[in-house]
Amino acid sequence: MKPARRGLSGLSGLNVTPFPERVVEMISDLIATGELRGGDRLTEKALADVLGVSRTPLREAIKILAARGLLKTRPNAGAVVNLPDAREAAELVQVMGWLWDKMAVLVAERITDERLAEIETYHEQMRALDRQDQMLEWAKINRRFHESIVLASDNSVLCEIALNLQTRIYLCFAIGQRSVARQAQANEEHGRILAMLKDRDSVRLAKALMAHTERAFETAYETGVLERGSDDESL
Amino acid sequence: MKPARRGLSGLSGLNVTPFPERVVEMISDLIATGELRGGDRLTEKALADVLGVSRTPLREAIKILAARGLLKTRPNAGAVVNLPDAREAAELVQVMGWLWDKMAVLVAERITDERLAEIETYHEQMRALDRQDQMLEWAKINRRFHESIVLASDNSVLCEIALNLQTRIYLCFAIGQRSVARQAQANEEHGRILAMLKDRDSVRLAKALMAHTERAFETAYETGVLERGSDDESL
DNA sequence: GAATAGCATATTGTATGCAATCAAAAATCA
DNA sequence: TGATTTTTGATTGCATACAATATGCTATTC
Repeated sequence: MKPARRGLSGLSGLNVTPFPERVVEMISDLIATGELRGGDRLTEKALADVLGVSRTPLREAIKILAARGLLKTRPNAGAVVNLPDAREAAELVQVMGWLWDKMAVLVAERITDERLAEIETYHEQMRALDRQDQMLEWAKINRRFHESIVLASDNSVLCEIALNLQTRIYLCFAIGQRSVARQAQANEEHGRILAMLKDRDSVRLAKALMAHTERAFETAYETGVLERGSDDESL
Repeated sequence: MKPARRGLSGLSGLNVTPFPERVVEMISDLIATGELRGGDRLTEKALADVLGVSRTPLREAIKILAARGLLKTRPNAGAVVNLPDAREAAELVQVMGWLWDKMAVLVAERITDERLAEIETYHEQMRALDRQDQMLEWAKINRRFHESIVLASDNSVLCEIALNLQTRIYLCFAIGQRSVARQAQANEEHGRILAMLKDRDSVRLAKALMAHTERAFETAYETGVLERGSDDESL
C-alpha cells in the first residue's frame, strides 16, 4: 500500500539534486562544449565563485569527474582537464569500437518506436542548426542524440561505460573549433545511422557508428586539438 | 638541493597520498573482503571516527566510490553498498565476458615474462593459504592475481573499465561466506589460466577467464549473497 | 483506537577557517 | 652574470561549525 504522501512533500522529490551532481553536470557541459579545454586547470576558489557554490561541493564534484577520467588531480597541485594523449586516444577508439559492435546488436533488438522518434527529433533539430553561432546548441543536441542510441541498448552496465567513454571522446574534438562543414557531414552520417536504426541492421549500424567515432577523432587531429602520436597507433 | 625542512615536516613528502584516495582503498578493501556487505549503510560520522579522518575527505571518497558504482548515494539519506540485483549482475557478467574476449588477445600478445613470474608467485601464495582463517589473506592475493592479468593487456582504458567491473563482481560473492572447497577449486582454475597465459593461447584463455567469472557468480547465488532473478537472465 | 500533527534527535549538506604545501619572484652570493 | 637561497603569495587539504533535511517518537484529536 502506498504511503500516499500528502501535500507538497511529494514535490520535494522534484529538485533534490544535490550541488555536487549539479556541479558535475555544469563542468561536464563546459568540457563538452569546449569552454573548458584539455589541460585547463581548475582552481577551486575561482570555479566556486563562478558556479556560486562553496569549495566543499565543488571539490566533491571534482573527485567524481576525476573518477570518470575527465579530470586529473595531482596532490596539492589541483585538477586539470584530462585530454588524452595519442596513445590513450587510440585506446579510447579501440575500446569504443568493441562496445559499438556489441551494443549495436542490443540496440537493433531492443530499440522502441518511441526511442526512434526521439532520436529522429534530435536529428531534425540538428539539421536546422547550421549556422556558426548555433554550433554550441548543435553540440548539446548531438550529445543527446548519441546518448539516446546508447540508452536504447537497455543494458545499464554497458550504458554507463559507453556514456563515459563518449564524453571523454567528445573532450577531444573541442566543439569550439569545429567547422560548419564538419557539422553538415556529421548530420549526413546521423541520417544514415538513423536509417539503420529503423532497419534494425546491427552489422551496418556498428560500422557506421564506429566510422562516425573515428571521423570525430580525425577532426580532433586536423584542428590540432590532439597531437598525432609519433609511432604506430595500431594497438 | 633539498630544502632540508627542519623537524619532522620533511618526512611529510614521503607519503603524499591524500586522504580521500587512501580512504577509497580502505573502503574498497572492506567491501572486497566482505566486511562491508551489499546494502550496508555508511554513516559518515561513524566511519570517519573509525578511519580516523574527518567527514570532508570521507565524503570525497564516498563520491569516488559511488562514481565507480560500488556505492549508491541517495540525497539526504546517505550511502549504501551497491549490491547489484539479478539483472545488473547478469549485465556485469555479459559485459565482462565481452571484455575478456578482447583482453585475452592483448594479454596473450603482450604479457612479459616478469608479469608471468609475478602471477605465478601469486598463484603459489594462494595455494599455500588453504585454511579457513586464511581466507581473507587469500582473497587479497586473489584480487592481485586477477588485477595483474588485466594489467598485462597494457591498454589503460580497458584496464580501468575491467578493474572496475572486477571489483563490482567481487562485491557479489562476499568473501566471508566462501568455502575452503570453493577456494581449492579456484586455485585449480587459476592453475589452468596460468598455463594458458604461458602458452599465449588467447582463445582458451578467454573461455577460462569467463568460466571463472561465471563460477564466481554461481557461488554468490549458492551462498545466498545474490538472489536469482525470477525470469530469464539471458540478456 | 487510529491517524495525524508536533517535537526531538540524528544525519546529511554546505560554508568557512586554518595549516600545509607549492610555485614563482626577489634577493643574495660566488 | 648565473646559480642558489629566501621569501612571499596563492592554492590545496583537512577539520570544524552551522544549516537543512529526514526519521522516529509522543501526544493530541476525532
